[in-house]
Amino acid sequence: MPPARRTRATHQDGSRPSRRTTDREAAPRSQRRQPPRSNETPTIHEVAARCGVAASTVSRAFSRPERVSAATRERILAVAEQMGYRPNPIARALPSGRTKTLALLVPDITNPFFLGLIRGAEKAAAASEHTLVLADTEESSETEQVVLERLTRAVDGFVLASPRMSDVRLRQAYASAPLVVVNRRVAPVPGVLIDSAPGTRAIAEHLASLGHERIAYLAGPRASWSDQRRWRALQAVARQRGLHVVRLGPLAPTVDAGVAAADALLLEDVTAAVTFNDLLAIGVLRRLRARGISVPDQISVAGCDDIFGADFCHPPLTTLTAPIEVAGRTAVELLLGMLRSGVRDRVQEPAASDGLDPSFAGKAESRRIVVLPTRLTIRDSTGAAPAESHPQTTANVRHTAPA
Amino acid sequence: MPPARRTRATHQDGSRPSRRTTDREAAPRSQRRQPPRSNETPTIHEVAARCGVAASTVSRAFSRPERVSAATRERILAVAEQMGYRPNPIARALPSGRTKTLALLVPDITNPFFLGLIRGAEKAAAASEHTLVLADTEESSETEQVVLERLTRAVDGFVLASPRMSDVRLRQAYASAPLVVVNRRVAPVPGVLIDSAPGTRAIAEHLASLGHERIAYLAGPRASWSDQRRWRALQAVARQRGLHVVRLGPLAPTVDAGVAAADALLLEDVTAAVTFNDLLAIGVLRRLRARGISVPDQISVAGCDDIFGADFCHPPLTTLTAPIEVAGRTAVELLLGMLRSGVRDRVQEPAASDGLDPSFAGKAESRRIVVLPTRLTIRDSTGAAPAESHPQTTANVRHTAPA
DNA sequence: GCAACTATGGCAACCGGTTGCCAAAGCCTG
DNA sequence: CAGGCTTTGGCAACCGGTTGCCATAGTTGC
Repeated sequence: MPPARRTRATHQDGSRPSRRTTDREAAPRSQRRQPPRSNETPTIHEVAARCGVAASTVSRAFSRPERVSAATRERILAVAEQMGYRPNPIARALPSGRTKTLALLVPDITNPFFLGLIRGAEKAAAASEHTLVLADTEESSETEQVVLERLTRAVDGFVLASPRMSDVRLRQAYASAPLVVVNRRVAPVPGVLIDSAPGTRAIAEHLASLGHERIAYLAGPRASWSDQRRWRALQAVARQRGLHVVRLGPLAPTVDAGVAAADALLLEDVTAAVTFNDLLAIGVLRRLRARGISVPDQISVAGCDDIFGADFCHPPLTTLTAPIEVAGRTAVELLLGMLRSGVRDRVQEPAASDGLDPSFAGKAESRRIVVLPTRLTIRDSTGAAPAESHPQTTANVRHTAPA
Repeated sequence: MPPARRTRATHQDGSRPSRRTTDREAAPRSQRRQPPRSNETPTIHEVAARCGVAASTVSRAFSRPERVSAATRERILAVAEQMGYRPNPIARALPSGRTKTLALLVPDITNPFFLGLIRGAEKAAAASEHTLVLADTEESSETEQVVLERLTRAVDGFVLASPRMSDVRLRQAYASAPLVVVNRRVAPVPGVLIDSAPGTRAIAEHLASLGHERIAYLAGPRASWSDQRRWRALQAVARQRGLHVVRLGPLAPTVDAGVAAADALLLEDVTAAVTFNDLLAIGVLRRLRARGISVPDQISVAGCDDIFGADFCHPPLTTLTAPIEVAGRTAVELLLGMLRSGVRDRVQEPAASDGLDPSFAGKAESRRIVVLPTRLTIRDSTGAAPAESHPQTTANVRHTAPA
């Protein structure tokens, strides 16, 4: 790509011609700067020149006003304003190492669940004057790795939403960059958990009280922490109440997968289905409708998350309402907290002459894991279990409308 | 915020003690660098030291391999790999001015329409190894302004989705940063337009052919270019076919606004409603359902955009399917094209000694505006106009189910 | 009236790469 | 074997800010 290079060259030399000196007898190191270029936004040096002060003074007028006399400061600020000076964020980031940027990695932007997360994270980031970088990792741990690497040092920290990478890798990542995780629990890594276990239990009891005894669980991605939690919670209630639960999957957490899974669901001898998330539930609903099977009369369906759309699909979906947006916000706040306190307790080697106050670590520890509750939202997709019993129902159903 | 400052100081001096020299008899300018710090990721200088070459050689081994002999290059690459060297993107961005980052500004992340846009933009950015920064401007032209300013020079260019700022401001913005716009047409600013005018005409004709003669348009935000296009298209068909159209609004493009507008809609003597977007339509649907009014038997509703959810709401929504994701992708590609060609034809003053090839301008001009078509997707929310005539219908409707 | 102290501003190193230019070394050619 | 050309690598300036340290001027105290 020689042209690109060329551009760069132009930038440094072409557009500021004759600034360079041949150095063996170099010009005195002062007054090397050129007069302001036209056009482009001015630098601190140009402002300084116009004011007859040193660049450092201009810098201080902005970042440490008390170090500059009132008169000088006023003058500098006025001139800067008038010249339209804006500090260059890149240049500022270089010495400090802080970019005021955070990255949010999601497995699939398509999924409205993550939309809520993005929204919350963006709000929180904006509120503290940070910029949010968004990356889709395509449900792949490799992509997560690549993105993480590409963005390290370009952002101050990461929020990993439902990461798919292994625990080991996650710990490694945590060792090399400030990072919080959403919906994943891995030893020292701070995170936000939407705990759907109690909610899942509530769903199961809701169904049980409606007379359902045989329930299917449509499982999500194998690597999902939430999926495991939900399945376990379901099993626990089943044991306790003498229900029969079967697990179908793992499935991709998408509408299409739900559509496809609905047929498999009908082969099972169940009267209700609980799905890993709302997308699956919506897919199931759609397919059941297409096959002429009535929800909730013939079968009940409950989702999870309460995403956009769950309340206006048909029938409106009984689901577990998750504080998704809050989770996004909380994750960012947690991350910012870590950055502020400067504590990244993942001490590797104590870094000899490093003057970090170790007492901090304990305090910051307190809120390293935030657990957010869910609540059951009952709508119209769940109802009393069909009157007649076992294989009967599904056999009927199966032959009502073959496709 | 003295602590923050302190951190920074630590970074420069504390952690690399005694590097500084008091300068009046300065140490010889060479061998000023310190031995590698532990822990942190190594810099190019550390790699160079380990290899016994100059930093510049290491730099070239990466960015201009042909400038370094094969033997040296291999050695450097090996050592760098082994030390875990990663170029610092910030440092790289400083001289070049290029950050490989693009910003996408949307008026409201909440709106699933923009979700599609985000998705497309993210894909395209990732495909060309760029990072995407996301900002919500909260439907406010001031926020747009602020964000634009904050991000200038931190990103290489902007995609402004449905910007709310005035034409004048938009041109100014275009003069100071590479920028493309979505769904807005302002003289020299390149952009992607989803042209819903023909589609809106198609909707109107669809409704006309179903016997509808009186149609309401639920308008979107005043500053929306698309809104104007749609309203004009509707009026045009109305004139042509002798239909009667009324305009309600402007309304916020949200479900809630649709819910609220439904009641106003029922006061009008119409048999069909066309809404600015699907969110409004979904809101209307919901309210009509709550009031026991049957769609499409008593009134037909058509939306616009075909967002996530439009196909599984109840009844499934007749709408204008817009290539939203394509729009996002195209916008980013357009922007990248501008950046690559280096042409920003918004010549202000010809910049005297600036060696830009002016012949480029003409060529890049060719695809400065991309127009994307929409198509009508007929689902179940539109149907034949109710049999009996004018005020009759709505009068009936209005008193069926008071709330 | 002189020493000690403070407020203010400048100098230059530094963040971590990139690149123009130069020089030394290697390679031919005649 | 001398002179010219090509490779290869180093030097140092540069991107645009930030900040430790020093110098100077001004202030205060005794």
